[in-house]
Amino acid sequence: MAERISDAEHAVMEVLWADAPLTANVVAERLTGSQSWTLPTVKTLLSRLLAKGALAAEAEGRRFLYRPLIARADYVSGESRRLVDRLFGGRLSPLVAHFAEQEALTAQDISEIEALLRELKS
Amino acid sequence: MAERISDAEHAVMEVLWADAPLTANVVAERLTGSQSWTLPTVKTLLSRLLAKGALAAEAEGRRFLYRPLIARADYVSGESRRLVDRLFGGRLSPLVAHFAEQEALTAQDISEIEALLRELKS
DNA sequence: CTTTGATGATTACATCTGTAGTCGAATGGA
DNA sequence: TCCATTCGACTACAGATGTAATCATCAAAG
Repeated sequence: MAERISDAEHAVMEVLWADAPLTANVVAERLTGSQSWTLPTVKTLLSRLLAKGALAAEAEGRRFLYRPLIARADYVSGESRRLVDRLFGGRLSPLVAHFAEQEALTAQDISEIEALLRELKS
Repeated sequence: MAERISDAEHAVMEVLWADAPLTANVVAERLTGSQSWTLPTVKTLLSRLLAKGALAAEAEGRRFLYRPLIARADYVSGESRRLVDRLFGGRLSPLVAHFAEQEALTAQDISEIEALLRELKS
């Protein structure tokens, strides 16, 4: 059952959501740039994700190929839900209102969201 | 300077955002229902928030009255920004799109958001 | 005055997290 | 066949977090 994924672990998941399966080495390579972790660090994160059931590993010769077991959409939903529940009474419109008040909405955002909503109603 | 506020600490902040200043006891009372922490636990959380500069305390006789030093809107902005940056490339419309795909939008949400956007453009 | 209850301060402690070193086994090249 | 390299497994460790007990002190009640 969905044990929580930490921030560092999440960075590893993103790599594997983008492309999988991958070996520990390749995951570490892909992470340089966003983070600068040593190989052992990345391996620790992979192990923890494995223990949490967020990843599966299949042996490929003497190493492992890691692949996500949980879908990015599920993770994203969980995290978004958590935030919206915690801070906005569980509803999305107050969040949008908050961004609007902070003037954190670009014209592009606005028209995209409008288009989305139009679509929803049709 | 904005040290991060943990989940448990956030629950305490919510009480003080709703009504301040309050004594430790009253904060603890108001938290029963949402959480079931003992008084010592609540006092620990208050101390940590004080240390982080998120609260101020003024002596009232032999006890303290706690009040928020950071505005709820600022906290909410920070957390929202973090989520949107981490999971949606920093833009709000993908978040709305995600909720739409999950069918997590009620008709009420939709019309409220539309109204908001209409307002923004006027 | 003395006891007792309330209060903040201090200390405790297991778990999680970020970050990494070490070790033993397997493997491939010399 | 033997050694260096490469893996994953295991161990390490400080700081954050959730949760709480204990201690010293002060005030109120008797």
